[in-house]
Amino acid sequence: MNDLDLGVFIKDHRKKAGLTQLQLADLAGIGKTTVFDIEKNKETVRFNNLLAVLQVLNIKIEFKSPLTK
Amino acid sequence: MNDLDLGVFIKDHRKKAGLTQLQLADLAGIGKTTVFDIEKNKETVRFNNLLAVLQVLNIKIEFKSPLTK
DNA sequence: CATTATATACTGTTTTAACGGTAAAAATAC
DNA sequence: GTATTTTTACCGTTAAAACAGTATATAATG
Repeated sequence: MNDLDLGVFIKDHRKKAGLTQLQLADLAGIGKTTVFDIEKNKETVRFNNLLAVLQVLNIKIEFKSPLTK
Repeated sequence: MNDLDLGVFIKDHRKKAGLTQLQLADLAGIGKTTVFDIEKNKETVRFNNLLAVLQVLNIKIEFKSPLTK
C-alpha cells in the first residue's frame, strides 16, 4: 500500500474531530472494537466498516495506477 | 467514497493485465468468489483481500482529507 | 455452427470478523 | 495526590465472509 500508517492517520483525524473511539463507532454505525482494530491496522476488517469510519472523518479514498496517472 | 466504480476499475486493470478472475485470485492468494464479489462492488469484503488484489494489479490506494490536502 | 474458455450464479461448510460485556491500563481532569 | 475518562485488552457468542464445488450463462475461438 503506502508508507502511510492508516491507523495513526485515522486516530489523528478522530482526535482532531474531538471524538472518542466509542463516539466514532456510534457515528459510523459499527462497534467500538472495530474502531480499535482499524486504528491498530488490522487489515482483515471489512471494507465497508473502514469506509464508514473514513466517511465520518471526511477522509477520501483514491485509487491510482500507472495507467490512470 | 468516490464516483469511481471500483469494481469496473479493477476489472479493467485485470483485463489489461491479461488475467482471468481465477488467475487473479490465485496470484492474490484469495478465492475466485471474492474476486468476483470485489468486481461486483461488494463492500463487505475484507480489506486485506481487496489490498491483495490491488497489489497484484499495481494499483495504489491513497487517503486524503481536507487537512492533509 | 460447435467447442472452449471465461464469467456469473447458487449452495453448504468452515472460518473468522463483528459485537457487547467486562476489566485493566493509560491518559486526562479535578 | 485522587477521580474520571478514555484507551487497550480479552472473551464468548453470533452473524456473515470466504471458500470450493458445481451449474448455468455468456463470450471468445476454431
